[in-house]
Amino acid sequence: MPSSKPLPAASLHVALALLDGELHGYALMRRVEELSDGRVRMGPGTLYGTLNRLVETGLIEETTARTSRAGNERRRYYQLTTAGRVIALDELTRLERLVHRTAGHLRGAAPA
Amino acid sequence: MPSSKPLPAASLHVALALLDGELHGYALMRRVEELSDGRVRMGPGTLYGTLNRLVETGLIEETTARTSRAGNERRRYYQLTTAGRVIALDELTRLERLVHRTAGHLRGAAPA
DNA sequence: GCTTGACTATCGAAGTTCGATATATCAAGA
DNA sequence: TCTTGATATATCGAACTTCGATAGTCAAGC
Repeated sequence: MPSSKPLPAASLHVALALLDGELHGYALMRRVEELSDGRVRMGPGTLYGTLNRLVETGLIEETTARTSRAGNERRRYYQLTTAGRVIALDELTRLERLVHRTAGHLRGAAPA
Repeated sequence: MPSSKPLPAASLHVALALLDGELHGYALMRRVEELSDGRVRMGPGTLYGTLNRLVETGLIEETTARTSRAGNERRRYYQLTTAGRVIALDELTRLERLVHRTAGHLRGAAPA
């Protein structure tokens, strides 16, 4: 059973953004913003601190196999590890349920 | 348009829990745990700090009209203010979209 | 050559969460 | 009766996370 304690907000957003595949830091910033309609904005401080933490805890890893690009590539790509994917999906499930249980308030009265 | 920056995790959970109506601190702890299938556990430190902050920022208020109970009531009840309700619903909408955009990964391949 | 946007990175301050600790009441059971 | 466990509120300091400013490199366009 996975389900330890919830990921901090920034880690959660990074993990969900990486479900679609590897991304580099800067793209991750934009992707997170996009996934949240511009509401969640991670500055570099949050982003790189979070990336380092996620690497240290084994939830993501830097992609070594750079699929392309000349050697001039400064970008660092990150992807979810197997463990990271499990946790990301677990968090997603938790969010889905939370929303499901409270979303009655978006239209209409309180649910039973 | 409301949509400022996202609420911190504990505040978000408290706000969502209060959408159903007023609750006192301890009940809030249990409700949050319940809404998250036991995954989000707020200790007293987080809970009371969060409640104070939410009162200070005007998102919740203590209910003065105690509907019942003898004078032996130690409980303090909190409810969302109008502003708090707006923000709670806004956050809920944000979460709903986030889930909607990423939930394809729960069953099946990556979405378009 | 100069500027602008993409890109990674770090630091310290500010803010948030956690866990331990404390106190008190009440109900149930030994 | 005495104890235990759940209810209930509250605070403190340490640990952790987030934020904003700052910095520097590179490529492209003007």
